[in-house]
Amino acid sequence: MSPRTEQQYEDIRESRRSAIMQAGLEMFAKHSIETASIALIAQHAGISKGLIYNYFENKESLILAIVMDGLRKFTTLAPELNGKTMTKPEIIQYIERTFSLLENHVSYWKLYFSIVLHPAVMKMAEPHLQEAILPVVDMLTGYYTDQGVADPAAQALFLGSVLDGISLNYLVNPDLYPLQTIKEIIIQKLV
Amino acid sequence: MSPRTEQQYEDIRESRRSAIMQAGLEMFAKHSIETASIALIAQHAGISKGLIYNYFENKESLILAIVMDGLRKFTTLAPELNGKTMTKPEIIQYIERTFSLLENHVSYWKLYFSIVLHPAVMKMAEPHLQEAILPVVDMLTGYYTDQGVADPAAQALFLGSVLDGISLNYLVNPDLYPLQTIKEIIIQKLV
Amino acid sequence: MSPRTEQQYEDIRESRRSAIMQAGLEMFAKHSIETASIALIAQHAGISKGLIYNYFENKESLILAIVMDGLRKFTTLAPELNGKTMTKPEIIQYIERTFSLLENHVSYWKLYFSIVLHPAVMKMAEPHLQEAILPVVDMLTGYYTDQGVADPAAQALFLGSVLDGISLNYLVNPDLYPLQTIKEIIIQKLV
Amino acid sequence: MSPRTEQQYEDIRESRRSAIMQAGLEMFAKHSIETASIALIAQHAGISKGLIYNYFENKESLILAIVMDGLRKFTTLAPELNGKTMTKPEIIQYIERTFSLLENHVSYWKLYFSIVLHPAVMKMAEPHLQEAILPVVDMLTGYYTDQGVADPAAQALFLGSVLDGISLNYLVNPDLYPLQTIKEIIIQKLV
DNA sequence: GATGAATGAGTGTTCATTCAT
DNA sequence: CATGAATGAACACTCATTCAT
Repeated sequence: MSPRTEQQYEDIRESRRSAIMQAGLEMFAKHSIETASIALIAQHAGISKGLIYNYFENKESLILAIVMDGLRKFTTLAPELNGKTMTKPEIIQYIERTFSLLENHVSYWKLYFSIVLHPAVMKMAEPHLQEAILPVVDMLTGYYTDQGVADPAAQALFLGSVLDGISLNYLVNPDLYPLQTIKEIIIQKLV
Repeated sequence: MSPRTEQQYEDIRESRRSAIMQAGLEMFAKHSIETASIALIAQHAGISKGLIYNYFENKESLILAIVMDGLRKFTTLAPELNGKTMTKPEIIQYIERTFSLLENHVSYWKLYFSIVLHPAVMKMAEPHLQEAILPVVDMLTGYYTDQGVADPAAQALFLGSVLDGISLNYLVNPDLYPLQTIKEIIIQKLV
Repeated sequence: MSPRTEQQYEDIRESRRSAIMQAGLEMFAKHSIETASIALIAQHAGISKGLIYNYFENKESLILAIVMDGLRKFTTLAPELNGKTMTKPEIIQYIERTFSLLENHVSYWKLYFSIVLHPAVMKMAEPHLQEAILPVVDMLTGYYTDQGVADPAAQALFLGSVLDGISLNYLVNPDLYPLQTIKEIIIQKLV
Repeated sequence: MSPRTEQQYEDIRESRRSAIMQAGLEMFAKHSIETASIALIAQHAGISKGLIYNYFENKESLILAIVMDGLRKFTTLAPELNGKTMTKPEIIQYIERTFSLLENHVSYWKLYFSIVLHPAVMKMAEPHLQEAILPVVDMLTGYYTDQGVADPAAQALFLGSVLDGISLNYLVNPDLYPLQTIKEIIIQKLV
C-alpha cells in the first residue's frame, strides 16, 4: 500500500547500478566500446534498454563510471607512505599487487587499454586517468631518487611503461603469457 | 589518345589503392576504427565512396590490408641473419630502428594498438600478427640464448612487452614522452 | 490521529487535481504538448509521475481537462441575456473582458491555440470547443441582427476571427503588442 | 558505364528535394511537427528514411526549408512599389491575392501557424518570419499614413492580425468558412 | 574505372504508462 | 493515497554497402 522506504529505493538503485556496470564492463571488454550496444548490455544484464538511462545519463557516462570504478581499485594498491619513500620490499609488493589485480580483472584492463587508445573516449577520461596515475608515478620517482639513479623520473616512467606493456601482452592471451616468470625478471632487472 | 596500356592501368590501380590505404590509416588513427566512416575516408582520399569497394571488398578488408602493410614495414627491420644469431650491436641497432619506425609512423602504430585491443578485428588480424612477430621473437630468443641467461624465451618475450609498453605510452602523448632517454635505459638494462 | 473524513479526502483530491492541471498548463505552454513530458509536469507539481495517473487516465485526458477548464473561464465572460439581445455597452464590455482574460491567462491561450492547430488533439477537443463557442457566436449574431447589418452571421464570425487573430499576435509577443490601441480600433470599426 | 553527368545528378537532387519537401509539408500539416516522423514522411514520399538525410541535415532543417519555401510564395504577393505607396485598388488586390494563396495552400498555412505557436520551432524560424513580414507591415503602414488615420502603425498591425485570425478560422474548417463574404467585410470596413 | 543516389538495419535515447510496494 | 523502478515502442539519425549510369 505505502511506497517503499527511502532505504529500500536506495538499495534497489545501488544493486541495479552495480549490475549495469558489471554487464557494461563485460560487454565493452568483449566487443569494444562502440560495438557493444546499450541494447546488448541491457540484455546481458537482464533488463530493458530504457532502464539503463534511469541510472546513467548516456553511454559515455556509463563508460566513465566503469573506468572510475576500476581506477579506484588501481589507486588503492599503493601503500600508505605518509611522506616517506618506498622501501624495496614495498615496491616489490606493489608490483605483485598490480599483477594480482591484472589477473583478477582481465576485463577491466582490456577496457582500460581500449580507452587509452580511443581518441574520443580518452578526451573524456584522460583528466581522471592522469589524476589517478600521477601519485603512482611520484611514488616510483621517489623510490628511484632514493636509489640514486641518474634520471629517476625517466626510470619511473620506464617502469610504468614496462608494466603497461606486460599487461597488454598478457591480456591479449592470458592463458599463454608466463606472468610469474616475467614478474621475476622485472624485480631482478628494474628494482 | 591511344588507349592506356595494361601497365598504365596497373599503375593507376596501384596508386589509387595506396592512396585509399593512406587515407584509411590516417582516419582510423584520428577517429577510431568504428568512428571513421567509409564516406570520411573517401572524402579524405578525394574519391567517391563507391570506388573504395572497387579496391577493397569491405571495410574489414581495408583495415586488414592497412595492418598487413604496416606489419611488413615492421618485419623488414630485422637484420638478415642467415642462420647466425644476433650480436649485441645488431640488437641495439634493431631497437633503434624500431624507435625510428615508431616516430615516423605514429598513426600506424596507434592503429596497430587499437587493433590489438579490438576484439572483433583482432580475431581477423591475429594469425597474421603472430606470423609476423614470431621470427622476431625467435631472433631475440636466439640472442638471449647466446648470452646464457636463465630463461631466454621469457627474456625475449619480456623485451617485446617492454617495447610494446613504451610504444603505447609514447603514442598517447608523443610530444612529452622522453623516448631517447628511455631508449638508453633499455639498452643499459636489458641488452 | 483519527482517519481523515470523506470531506478531507475530497479536498485533498480536488487541490491535487488542480495543482496537476496548473503545472500541466504551464509546461504545455512553455514547451509544447509533445515536448512537455509527464515526468516534467510531475516534477513541476512536486509529485511523482505515477500520481498523475491517479487523477487522469492519460496525457490526453489531462490536456482535455485543462482545455475544458480554460474554456469554462471563457464562456462565463458573456453576460446573462435571458432571451434578450446585447446592447452596445454590453458588447463593448464583453470585448474588454475578453482582452482582460487574455492578459491574465497568457499561458492558457497559448495552449488553446496550439490545440486548435494540433490535428490529433483537435479531433478530441473540437466538439467541446464548438459547443463552448456556439452560444457566443449566437450572441454576437443577435447583436448584429439588431443593428440591421446585411449578413449578421458573417459579421459575427468576422468579429470572432478578428479576436482570434489579435489574440494570436498578442501571444506571440505580449510585451510589444499594443493591445489597448488595437482594442479601440475594434470598438470603433466593428461595433 | 560512365557516371551520370553533373547535370543529371543536379536534376535528380532537385526533384527529390522537392518531393521530400512536399511530403514533409503534407505530413507536418496533417499530424503536427512532432507527430509526423521522418519515417512517415519517407514512406509518404516513397523513399527510404536514410535518403532524407542525404538532402536535409536533420528534421529541423527540413522544416525550416519548407517554411522558407512557403514564405517566398507569400512575399512575392506584394506589388512592386519602388518607393511609392499603395493605392486602394492595390491594397484590395493584395488582400484578394492573400486569400487566393490561402485557398491554394491550405496545408502550408496550417504548418505556418503550427510553427508560429510552437515554442521550440519558432525560435528557429522567427528571424526569417520577421524578415518576411516586415516589408508587408511597412507597406500597409504607408497606405494608412496616406489615408490620414490616427495611428497608421497600429492600423496596419490590426489589419495583419485580422488576416491572421481569418486564416486561422478558415484553416480549421475550410469547407464551412464563408471566405468570400468575410473578404468583402474586410474591404468595406478596413480599407 | 568512377560516381553518388539509394537502401535498410542498426544506434543511442526518450517517454507514456504500469505496477509492486 | 503515493512512489519511482521498470518496460517497450517509438524516434531521429548514421553508415556500410549496392547499383544504375
